[in-house]
Amino acid sequence: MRKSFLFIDTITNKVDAKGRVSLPSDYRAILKELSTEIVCYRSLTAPCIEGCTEELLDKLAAEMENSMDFFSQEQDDLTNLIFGDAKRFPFDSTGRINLSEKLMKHAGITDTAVFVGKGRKFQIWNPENWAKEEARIRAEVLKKRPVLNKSAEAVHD
Amino acid sequence: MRKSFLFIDTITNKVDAKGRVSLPSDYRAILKELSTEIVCYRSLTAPCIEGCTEELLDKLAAEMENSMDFFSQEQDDLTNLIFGDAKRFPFDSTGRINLSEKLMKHAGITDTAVFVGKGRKFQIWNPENWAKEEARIRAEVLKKRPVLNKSAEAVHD
DNA sequence: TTACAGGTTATGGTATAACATGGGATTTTA
DNA sequence: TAAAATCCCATGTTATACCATAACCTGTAA
Repeated sequence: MRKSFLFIDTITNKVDAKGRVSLPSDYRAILKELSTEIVCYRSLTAPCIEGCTEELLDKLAAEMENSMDFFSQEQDDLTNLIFGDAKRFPFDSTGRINLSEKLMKHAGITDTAVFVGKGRKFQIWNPENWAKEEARIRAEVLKKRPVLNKSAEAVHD
Repeated sequence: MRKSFLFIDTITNKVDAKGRVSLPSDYRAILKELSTEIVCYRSLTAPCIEGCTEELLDKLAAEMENSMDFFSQEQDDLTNLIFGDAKRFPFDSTGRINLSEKLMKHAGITDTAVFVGKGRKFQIWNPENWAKEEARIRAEVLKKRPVLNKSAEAVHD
């Protein structure tokens, strides 16, 4: 039986001249029994790197394989985009991975990386970009709050 | 021992005068326990070579015989085209395969080959053609993003 | 609260192994 | 018998594994 796991918390680590970063120890602890590597790719929607287990990608591959849509153009495009961009990043006994040039450039990361937990996935950001993004998200939530309160009142009436 | 069998990442390798190319080591690692050869054929829809394990073709054949009318006549023909075109390419101890003239010509490959992971399959492209294709796909997929299926969104959110 | 000790994690540097690639020898095929 | 495919060895380059030290965090006791 597979135990569930979550990437949570936000951790800032340094990136050295070779592009090495320590994966947060909490993240490693989660993977310890599963593997010693994670999969990373460029986010489609944000200037950041996304990471997940290979298991998650494999699930996607299995679904596509079984969809009988062997010759669909749309599926073809999608698989190219996802699997072509993803790459395995093994980490050694000290827990570091080697970020590629492509990923660092996409996220604007030079000497510092911020790891942000997202449940089954996590993201890696440039510190300034993450600060802005977090502020944006918080503002977004606040804007919607009055609406949420209204529905709450409806419940209490 | 690896549990999943995913071709991922994009790797560029040189093709020497004899038509030899190194299969990316990650791709070889996947096959290590299964075999020392890969199956390649001309893509039906794009100017590139497609590669996969013989196992995948076998699965396709099994699906055809078990669900006679699941595939349309057209897809049936397409599948037969693939079987007719496919050929086994063994790789030696250094991990190289010998691309055939037919395949190289179809993909416009001369001295450089780009391997693009597609999950259970991969593609081999001429570098310039792949650059164009990747740009096209990114634009296309972003346009259709709201329509993407659930599993894809689970990976790319 | 402060200071300290012990264990864990992060980071810098270096030795080692793996890989891609070129060249040539040997075998197979037409 | 020539041409082509396969195999084997050598080498430069790059990425990986390993070790050492520094920073950090946690708990305990003054």
